[in-house]
Amino acid sequence: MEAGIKQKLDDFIRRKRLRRTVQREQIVDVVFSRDEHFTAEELFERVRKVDGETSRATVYRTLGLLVEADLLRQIDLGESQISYDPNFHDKPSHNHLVCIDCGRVVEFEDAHVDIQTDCVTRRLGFKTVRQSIKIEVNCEQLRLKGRCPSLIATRLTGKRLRRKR
Amino acid sequence: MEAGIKQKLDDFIRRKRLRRTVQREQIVDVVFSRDEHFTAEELFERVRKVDGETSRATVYRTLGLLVEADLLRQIDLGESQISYDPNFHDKPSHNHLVCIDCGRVVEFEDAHVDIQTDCVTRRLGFKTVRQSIKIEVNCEQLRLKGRCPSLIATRLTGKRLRRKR
DNA sequence: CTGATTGCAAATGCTTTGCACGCCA
DNA sequence: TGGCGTGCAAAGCATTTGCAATCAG
Repeated sequence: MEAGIKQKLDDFIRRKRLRRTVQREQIVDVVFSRDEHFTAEELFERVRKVDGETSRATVYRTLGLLVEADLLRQIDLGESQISYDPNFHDKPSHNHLVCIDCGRVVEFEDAHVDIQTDCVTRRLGFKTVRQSIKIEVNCEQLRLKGRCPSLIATRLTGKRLRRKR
Repeated sequence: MEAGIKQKLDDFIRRKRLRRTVQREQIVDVVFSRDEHFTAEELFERVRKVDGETSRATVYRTLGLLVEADLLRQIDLGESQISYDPNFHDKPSHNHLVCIDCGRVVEFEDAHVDIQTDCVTRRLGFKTVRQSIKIEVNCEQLRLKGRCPSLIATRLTGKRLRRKR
């Protein structure tokens, strides 16, 4: 786990007078062992592989704490389950691009966009706290080659969409 | 109801060979009688005032159809319930600004932002289908005057947030 | 010690669905 | 008349919560 994250977590634990438990340590380790988005259920399964005891409830509760500590951010990818993104510590203002064809999620940062949206916000008399941009896209790969490399893998996960689009 | 919406709806009904029922007509009327966002439950209550018979299930099913017809769009305001936005026909590319203090939602359109995000999308090898920007903000009114006019009204609705932030 | 944390199971809340009946085309 | 649409109640599903036992500090 990156040093900055550990630092921020320590501060949070001290400030809120939280206790260090094996479950929490393990969950945090798993969360920051990769930079991919995940759902509570996916995290639960990954944690279970490390420790067959930890409960779903503890996973949910710890997720809540990490969001509160601003180490994790909830993102809306249009599915019925909430997704969590562990990359906001490294890239505080990144956004997401979701491929409608294959479900792939790409992160991007762009200062111009940030400046532009902040400009709009101030013009309307508000102060930006946080912004989230989701761009739904079509895969050029699919259009040009007739198939998208991520397509099959995604289909197999068979996630239920919250909505038909 | 605006003529363009009626037209689009008629096309959709014909194309999908749907039937016109009193329930659907009433729901559609209520949906487009205002330009405010609403949840399924709020819509159900408004419909019930017109016709005490229509069921929750029919409201949900009709909402699905209207989304499919692209007459309504689901938006994520950070609450546990999905919100529906009836203004995408008039303003196809508008976005939302949500006040953290009072919960007020302001819509905005900005061509510069659209151009900028589309630029990013193409640079990454994708084609924009749809984008949604949510900017969470603080109310300048609250900061300057110590209170925000919408605050009390919002508090009273007491909506549960999907997440603590 | 003492209160924070955990696991379990039950509860919650929004949304979807199976089914029998009714109604539009 | 055929089968789409409806209402009802039950089911689904992700998430939250009450509670008694356990554990960290």
